[in-house]
Amino acid sequence: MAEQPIYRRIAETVRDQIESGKLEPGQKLPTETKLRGEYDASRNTIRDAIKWLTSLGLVETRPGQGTFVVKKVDPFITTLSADTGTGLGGGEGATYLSQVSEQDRVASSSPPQVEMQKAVGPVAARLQLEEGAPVISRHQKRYIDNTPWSLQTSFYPRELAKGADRLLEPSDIAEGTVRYLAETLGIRQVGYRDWITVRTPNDNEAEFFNLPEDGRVAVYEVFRTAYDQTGAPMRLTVTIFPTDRNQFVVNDGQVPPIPAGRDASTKKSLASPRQASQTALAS
Amino acid sequence: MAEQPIYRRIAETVRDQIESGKLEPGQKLPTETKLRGEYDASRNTIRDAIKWLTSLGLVETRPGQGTFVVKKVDPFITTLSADTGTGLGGGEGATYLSQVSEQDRVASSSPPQVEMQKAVGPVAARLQLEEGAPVISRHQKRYIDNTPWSLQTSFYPRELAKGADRLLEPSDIAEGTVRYLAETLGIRQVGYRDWITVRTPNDNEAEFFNLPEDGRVAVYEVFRTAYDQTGAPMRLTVTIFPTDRNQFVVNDGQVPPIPAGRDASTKKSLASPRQASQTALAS
DNA sequence: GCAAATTTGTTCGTATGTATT
DNA sequence: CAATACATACGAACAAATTTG
Repeated sequence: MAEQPIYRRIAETVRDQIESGKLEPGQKLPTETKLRGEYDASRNTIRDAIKWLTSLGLVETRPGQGTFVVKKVDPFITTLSADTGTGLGGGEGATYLSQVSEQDRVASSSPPQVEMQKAVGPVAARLQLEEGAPVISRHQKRYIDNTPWSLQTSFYPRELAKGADRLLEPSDIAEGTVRYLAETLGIRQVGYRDWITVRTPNDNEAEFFNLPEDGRVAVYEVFRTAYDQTGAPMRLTVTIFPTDRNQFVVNDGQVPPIPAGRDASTKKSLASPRQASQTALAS
Repeated sequence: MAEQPIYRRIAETVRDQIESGKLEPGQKLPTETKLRGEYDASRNTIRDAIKWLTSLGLVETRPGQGTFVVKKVDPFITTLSADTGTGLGGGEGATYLSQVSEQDRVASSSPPQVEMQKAVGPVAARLQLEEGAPVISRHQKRYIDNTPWSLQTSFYPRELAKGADRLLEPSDIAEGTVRYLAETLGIRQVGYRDWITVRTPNDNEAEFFNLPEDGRVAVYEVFRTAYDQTGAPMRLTVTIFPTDRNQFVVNDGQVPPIPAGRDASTKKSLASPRQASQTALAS
């Protein structure tokens, strides 16, 4: 008992069983009572071991049912750099839909929820507006294969609605807001900057994405600030992606395409580096 | 007791104190015994409350000392897209160093640790080599302001060492490997693809970065595959960054520069969206 | 430099509540 | 409704890390 706590040793044993494949994803672990017998430990100690594995993201417990080895989901890959063909920003509008279908998946999304809000904090700073300046907010929930996948909110300075009033309509703008703004107001998007961070989800996000309440699974928060020909920010899009089902790709210069299709074996081994990758030993 | 568990209500109360600033970052919480008096709960219940806050990343406990409100570190921002001036890839070599000093910080790194390895899994797939093909691995530990900041390993097909033997030397290649390979072998890097994922750290990583053992703080794993003029992958660089101190930026098209300097107030509000950002309410 | 006091960590036991089958 | 399985809550004792005197 001097070496390592009992609960950690139990956790290690179970972990090995999971990583060796003896316990498969989705499979149910023995009940607490059974484990208690197996390891000759008290129930609380068994629970500590399971809690440890839970915090490592290896198992999840469901009240009344049992503890299960977590299934890893097939990640969706969003290309952030602009499409070399269309020049359109990655992960948005038509580009988004084509990226999804390229990966043999089905995308859907809620109709945009449009609100007038006051810009605060990061929103105001990024749009270079005064704190409290009015902005148009267009919010959408997105699903892939009927699973909640991302939450996206775009903010536009209120002024834009004067000449481009369809921004206020709670329905999709088929040709995309970028082209719409170019055609109506002559405001052309000439570039954008994506800012990627990771943080724990808030309550809304945890609920929508079905994430554990305790913040074990983090979310990406991607801020895309788009600039017009005058160099002024014309739009800020904030997208939330759970880290357990999303990955990003950035292309620069000439690069070969990514093999398409969910079952392309090449892609699979590229996209799922779940286990430690081949790096030199630290220390 | 029907409403919400006691330990959660206690956690909520403390959380409010933290978020309202009543408890400041770095400050010590009352001891378990004191809290036990304050909330009239058993020590185990108090501990459950603290455990909850820990898993949310709000506090950390130090044996023999107490529980403390976590200090948020000033994040470092890595630009992944190529530098518009030099055309060099973001976050590498000279570009990396200049990015660090632009943010008023001091970068240092260990001498490269060079090894011959066999390519397995993701490494083989990305370099388009057979499983087990020999590769040169160059590994470096990087620090910013003397804090461990990232772990980087580059893999090169073994063939490259034939004409470019300095790849095998355990010392920095001052002019950068990209230029070195171009000058010696005529292999020019014409583009790269970054693949960004997030996962729990392994033991080595947790130790090097001083992360809690339980995997609460995730790491980014960024795979950069660089391609030469023939379209073949010439290099794979895998970099590990803790998510609690790293953010990424991707630029596309014409975008204004990011305000420089660690104390630039604009940058601060851009880079630290710790609290929930202004998105429409979910549900 | 050491011993005592403080503080969190681990482990047991027990009882009761809640969710699911 | 009963049985099963996990969740919450209390109490108690000892161990380990750290600070204090």
